[in-house]
Amino acid sequence: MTVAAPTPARKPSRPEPQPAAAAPPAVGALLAWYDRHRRVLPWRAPPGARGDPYAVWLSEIMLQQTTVKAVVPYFLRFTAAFPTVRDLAAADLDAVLRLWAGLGYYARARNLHACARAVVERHGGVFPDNEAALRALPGIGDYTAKAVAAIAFDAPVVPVDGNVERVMTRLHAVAEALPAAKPRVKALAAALMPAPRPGDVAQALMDLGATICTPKAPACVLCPWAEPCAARRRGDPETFPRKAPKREGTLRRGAAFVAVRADGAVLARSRPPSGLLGGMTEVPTTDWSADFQTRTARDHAPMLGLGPSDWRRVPGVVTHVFTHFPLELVVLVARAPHGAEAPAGCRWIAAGDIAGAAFPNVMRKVLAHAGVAVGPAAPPSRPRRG
DNA sequence: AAAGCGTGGCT
DNA sequence: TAGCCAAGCTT
Repeated sequence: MTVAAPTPARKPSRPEPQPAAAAPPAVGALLAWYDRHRRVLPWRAPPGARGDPYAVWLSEIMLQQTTVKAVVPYFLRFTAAFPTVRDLAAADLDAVLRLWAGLGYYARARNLHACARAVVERHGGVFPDNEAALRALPGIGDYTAKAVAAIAFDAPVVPVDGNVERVMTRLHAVAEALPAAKPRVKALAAALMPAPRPGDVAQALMDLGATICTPKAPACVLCPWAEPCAARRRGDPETFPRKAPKREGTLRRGAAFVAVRADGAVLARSRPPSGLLGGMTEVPTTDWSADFQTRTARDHAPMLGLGPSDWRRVPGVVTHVFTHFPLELVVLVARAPHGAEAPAGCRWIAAGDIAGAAFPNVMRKVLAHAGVAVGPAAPPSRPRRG
């Protein structure tokens, strides 16, 4: 069965995608599969119903570049704390950041907050029902606008995320590499419409990509689209999508200063409102650079009425890998006396408030390395009794 | 328009 | 294990 089936001859003279050339893959088969195998998710409406726009939007923002498993507990905490978009809009940004801490890509949390306020101010607290108006909101790009429009309002659009890219590039054996192939893939996806139940088509594509058409070892025997799939016919579905190579970042180093007051409070400050970890809380650190010299670290320590020799270097380093560079931090610890005053731009965070503060995970690693008790950013839901 | 932007899970 | 990779957006 491993006939090296040639793909349909490519015509160099016509670089055009082939939208409706072949009979469109049977959306009916996809929906039938979805009706039997759809995942049950906290933000998902029961069969036959539309998703609640607020829940759909919140989940879509959280799910950007983030796994379902990681999102679920955050989603439950957010909806408990902010049952409606008006509640979220009325909250302080810092309260939102504290709840988001640990989930990553913190610009999402800032935009989430701004978006909630925009929905209240521009739309009276009701999410707009069309892609264009959604697209104009903070943090909502092409994908999310289409996803909310389709899932919450049954708009006849097909959101293209990583799952859909994988499904469509395999279905059509798209030879071109991403991201250059994005326009072609979007056109192929758009050609699925018009079809019944656009919201379910969108969710079905994502479920298919997440559970059957997986990056490695796709379960083609279980796939409702095995028949029309060009990549499966070729015998190498796992080689799609093709991807352009990405370059890796260079290692940066720095030092972090953990000052612990006699009552257990820790010295902290807020990062600038935008950029890396924007708006999140951190302990004082040096700049992070490729040529950082550990020997000079103490020169950057906050004074607090202490001398350089009061800072003790904790053996070892804290390592953390961001999307675009790896980071290595040495940690220095000092004990500050009871009345010690926070330097300008810094503040003390009481021992009991550390777990709930807006410390990103890299800072939690630093605190833990320094011997400060700090829970995970996202405490897993309590273990079930029994 | 290419680069910046987190984190955890999986193989 | 050490890469990949996950329901992308912004500038």
